[in-house]
Amino acid sequence: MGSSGKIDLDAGLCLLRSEKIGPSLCDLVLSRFVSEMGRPPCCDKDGVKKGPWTPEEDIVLVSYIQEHGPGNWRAVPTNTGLMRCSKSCRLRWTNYLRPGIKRGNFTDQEEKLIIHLQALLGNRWAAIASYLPARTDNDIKNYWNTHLKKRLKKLEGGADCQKSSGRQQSYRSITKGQWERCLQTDIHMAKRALCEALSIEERDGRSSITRPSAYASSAENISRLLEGWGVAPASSASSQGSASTSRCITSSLEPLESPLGLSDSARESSSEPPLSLLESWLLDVESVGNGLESFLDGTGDLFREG
DNA sequence: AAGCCTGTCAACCGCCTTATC
DNA sequence: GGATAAGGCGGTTGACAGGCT
Repeated sequence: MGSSGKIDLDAGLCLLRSEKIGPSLCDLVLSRFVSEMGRPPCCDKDGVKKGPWTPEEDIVLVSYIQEHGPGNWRAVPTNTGLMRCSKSCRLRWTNYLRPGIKRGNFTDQEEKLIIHLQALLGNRWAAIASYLPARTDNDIKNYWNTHLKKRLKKLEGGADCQKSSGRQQSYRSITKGQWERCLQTDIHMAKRALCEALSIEERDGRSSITRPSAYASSAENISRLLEGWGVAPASSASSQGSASTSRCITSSLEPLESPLGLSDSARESSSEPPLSLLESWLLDVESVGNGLESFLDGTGDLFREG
């Protein structure tokens, strides 16, 4: 769904706003759409709606998740009356509706991270996305396929044309032995960084596995989404009510504790976010050897040109 | 102005992994 | 241990918008 979809969603929200929806938003909205949408779908091919999500469907899904939390996707179409398969609901939530998603242009820092991580991890977009908590794997994949891959190709082409160009040459000439040493260094650095991150969390009195506050903050974001339609912000009861599912919510809302040790809000609130060891490692061109350093420098130059 | 081309991105598909019985 | 269901992931597609000729 493009920008028109966003406008439609806004229009839908305005419409709902004008109807002065009371505190029991979920009941009202769900009952309305369930009654309109007929029998609950299964995941059979027949009767399952495909294509772009409508604002109404988004509202139903967000309302449902606000109340029940994400997870148990199989039950979502049944309980909401959405004529969508469970996968579609999950995808819509994780890629678009989930709170905390940052949309729009990627920053230079993000670009470098993606390039660096792609070089290290390959096309493991979910893993890469875990280092950029505000971005979805789909977004990163799309960005890679539409922007970065092209630029890197261009870079390769440039390297072919200019065989004497030292930087690309050095990347290409990296030997297997050098690469393995780099890799070992990377693994070592990653381990250290992970230990550092874990020790920081312990000092903060937080578990690295469960974060009860995760859904609370997410619920706040959802309530922000719902804000203005006369809905009370996600109540503490709602947050508490979801406590039993906090583990599941934690894992699906914030797939991984950011290994960078920075929350989005922390990143956004500080104009000059401090780099953790791991983040430094990811951005530190030294750590991956001169070859990649040159490579990244080259791409950086390219980006500046582009 | 109209048609074509290209870029972008949301969504789907199919496969794989994990969990449960 | 095998079967089945559910969730997760990566590749791909298709619709749409904007630019170009």
